[in-house]
Amino acid sequence: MLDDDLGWSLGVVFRTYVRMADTLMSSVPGGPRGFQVLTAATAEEPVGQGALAHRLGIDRTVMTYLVDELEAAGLVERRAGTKDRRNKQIVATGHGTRLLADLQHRLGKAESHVLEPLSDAERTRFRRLLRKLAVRAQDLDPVAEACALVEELDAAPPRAHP
Amino acid sequence: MLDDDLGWSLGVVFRTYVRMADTLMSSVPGGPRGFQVLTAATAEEPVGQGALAHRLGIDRTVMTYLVDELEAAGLVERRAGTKDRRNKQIVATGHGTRLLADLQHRLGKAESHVLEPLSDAERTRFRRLLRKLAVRAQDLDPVAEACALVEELDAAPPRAHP
DNA sequence: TATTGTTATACTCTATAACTATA
DNA sequence: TATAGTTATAGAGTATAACAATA
Repeated sequence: MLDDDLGWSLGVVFRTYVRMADTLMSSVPGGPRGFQVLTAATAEEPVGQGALAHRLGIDRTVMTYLVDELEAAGLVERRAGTKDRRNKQIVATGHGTRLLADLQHRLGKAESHVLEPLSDAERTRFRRLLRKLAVRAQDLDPVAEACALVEELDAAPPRAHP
Repeated sequence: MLDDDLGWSLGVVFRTYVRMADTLMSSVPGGPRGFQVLTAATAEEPVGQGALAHRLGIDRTVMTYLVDELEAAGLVERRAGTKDRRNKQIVATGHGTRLLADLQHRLGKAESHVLEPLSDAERTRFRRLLRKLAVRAQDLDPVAEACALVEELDAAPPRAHP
């Protein structure tokens, strides 16, 4: 039964959430990634473009285009760092900050919508279990794990008559 | 706190699983999508290329390239339909069937690995809750839902002094 | 004429490499 | 010389459009 497949269930729920989020964020230049940059731009400690790109897992050349768009829309500003003028820090404008608050509110609504089939008690339980998995998954190197798995199975393949 | 964000948790867990799966399936031409086609190719009811492309949500022209690769690797065959010779059905070869069984076994292992932080009872509960969400999510049109959300919020925006 | 699959072309997104400016 | 960011170019992946075969 397909419904029992973890990957399938995860995929359906995740994609539904992502598509809702994408739609909500279609007004932001650069979409979901523009949103992430905007979020980082409101942090207390402003961070340079390169470091930010690394943290979000995107190329630094892509970050240039992304910030170009956000700046053109008046959502963020580039400020040359005081210590190192090469290092450009991304900070949100008032307009950017307000838009971000609005988007976060909408995302919360989308989240509730996805969790709607569950009762309050179930939602709490689900969040707890999922967080437990996420915390561990974060520290995992999926590629390395998968390679280990392959070697382990190659040593004892699942055949009827080896 | 970031850990409380549903989207973040879902994303971390899903991406970890997907990356493990991708690595496991790197030996299949076309990667994860090649795997999906191969899976469909072992179904009792063989299905035409176009219908299959639609079901997997990929373009029919892409499907042509995908099947080309799988056929070149000797995993599937194209058979002209008996009733309509335009309709080419994709069926797995013996080699393809064996490879698929192997991959499914490995995916099961990867799945257990992701769920490792949970006890047996917790795993069961998690699967049950997730499936409940997935079943509902499947019947949802995320874009339409998001649009409805936007209109609803635009009517009563989250401002201190409206 | 309509439909299934193929081929050729164009487009989008992303990465690589060369360039400018600061250090 | 080395680093942060920018710009130009090339590459992979995907979609659009014209095509051939069958209905």
